[in-house]
Amino acid sequence: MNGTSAAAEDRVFAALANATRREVLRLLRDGGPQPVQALADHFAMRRPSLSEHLKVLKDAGLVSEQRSGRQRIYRLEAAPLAEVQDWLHPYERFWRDRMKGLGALLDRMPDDDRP
Amino acid sequence: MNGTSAAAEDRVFAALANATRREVLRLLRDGGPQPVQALADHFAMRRPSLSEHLKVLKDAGLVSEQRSGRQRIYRLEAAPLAEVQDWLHPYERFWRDRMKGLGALLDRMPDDDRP
DNA sequence: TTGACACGTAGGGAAACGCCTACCTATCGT
DNA sequence: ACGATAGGTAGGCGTTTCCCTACGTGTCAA
Repeated sequence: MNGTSAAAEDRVFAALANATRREVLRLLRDGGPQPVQALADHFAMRRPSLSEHLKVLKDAGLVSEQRSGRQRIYRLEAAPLAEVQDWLHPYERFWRDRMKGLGALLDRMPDDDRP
Repeated sequence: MNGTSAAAEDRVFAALANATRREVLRLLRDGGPQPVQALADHFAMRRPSLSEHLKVLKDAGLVSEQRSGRQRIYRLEAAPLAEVQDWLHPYERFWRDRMKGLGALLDRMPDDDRP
């Protein structure tokens, strides 16, 4: 039923846990598909390290690579981010309700009796 | 302007990177505020380990604790998740547009000329 | 007050992470 | 064919993560 395996979900969240990788996603979002060196120019880090980050992002499905001559063009793949948004949805009422002042009530309702 | 410091954003994403911690959030969301032992019952893990996970979640602002006698009641705090949703927003068009078949066009447009 | 209970903290160890310096392959230009 | 360029891979190394087993602290009940 659910298109996201637990392992895939884990890879996505783990990929997003690193600030460099989030910045790579932003660069691809704002700058469009780019080769590795163009991305690496934005970081105080050697290129091989960035390559490893790109591998993590690729394994999470967050970027794809397309070979063009001797360069690899990396492109943002946002589908896994849509699944992160889906993951967030059940929590949404918790920050909306709290805004309306119902939060405390709704929080305490399911907490009836437990052994 | 931005209420989220980079360090705070990092703590939130890092906290979400672990499956146990995500499950804790789900338990608090579906079961309401709970003491530590009630949460620990759901995991194949010693209670002190779960305490450490709760500390990570608390440092990220994702849960709060309230003392009640000798137990600590943990409660979901969803505000940081709202900021994750805000973080996702600029990516949203990338999965929406792709659905409509415009993705490839929009991807390539910003990628004009770079040295 | 004495024990039991709920929980956090300390400290340790295996594994993963994130960076580095070589080094290798593949492609382009001359 | 040759050097230069783009980028992945290997291996090392310090740090962090995540689990564990003690142990310490505060609270309740008898």
